[in-house]
Amino acid sequence: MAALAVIGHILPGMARFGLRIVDFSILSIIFHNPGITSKQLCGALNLLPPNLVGKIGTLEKRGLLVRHPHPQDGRALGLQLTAEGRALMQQAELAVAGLEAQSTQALTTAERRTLIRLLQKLYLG
Amino acid sequence: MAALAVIGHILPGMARFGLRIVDFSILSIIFHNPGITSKQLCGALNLLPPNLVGKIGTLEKRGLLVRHPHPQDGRALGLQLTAEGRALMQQAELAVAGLEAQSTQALTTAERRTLIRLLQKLYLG
DNA sequence: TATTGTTATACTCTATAACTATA
DNA sequence: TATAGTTATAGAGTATAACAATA
Repeated sequence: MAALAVIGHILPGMARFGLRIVDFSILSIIFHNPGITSKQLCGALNLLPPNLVGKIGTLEKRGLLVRHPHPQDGRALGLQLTAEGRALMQQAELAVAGLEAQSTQALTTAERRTLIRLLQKLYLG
Repeated sequence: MAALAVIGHILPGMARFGLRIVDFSILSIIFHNPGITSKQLCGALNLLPPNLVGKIGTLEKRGLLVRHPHPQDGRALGLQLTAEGRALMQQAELAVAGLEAQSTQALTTAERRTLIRLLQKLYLG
């Protein structure tokens, strides 16, 4: 329920950028890992390759990213943001940071740190 | 990611009872609130009425619950578990408690309490 | 032979409109 | 008129199989 509450705050905020949360995640990972392949993206976001193709295609048509041949592996395609994509993500990441702060304003800074630490302990085993 | 990790543990455990998590939630709420209406269930689980109908129907066909006319409101139907449904839920709730303990075994008892408190603070505002 | 990316497709989940019967 | 439950259906998300190009 807590996760849904936070997502419920972030989702409409991302809609202002024409992005769903998964789109933001895709662009954010490419933003910080230029040249990453679709395979690596699927691993990072737990997406299946067939379900990533359409999303990448849509973002490419919007002019936010480009696919170009991978220098080492002819099968793969390296993904990079366009200047427009980078500009959008700079704004979007600021917006997400603000929305996260807003979603967790019921917690003190110390509580927020504790929560993140405990959640990490949970999913890291 | 933490929520997905916990769900990932509970989901296969519930599959042994032939239940998805939403089915468990439906049966659990009826178990502890006999006579509850579909409308109230939708509110509790954030489901839309058309999407509850089929689930209730399937559980009814399995002999786990029954629908009978509501004593005060002729439009509504009161939901109750059958003896078989109650027996299943007693086992399933024990299993879930065990799976939750297993999912959170990386945390101490105090940390588990703290986590729950902080998550409640988050979604209660 | 194995892997990356892709297409086609099926299945599930979620959402909206419209109907019935009761209030 | 409004509401509880239902039906039909559309859309999004998620899954598997199979193929072309490359390793």
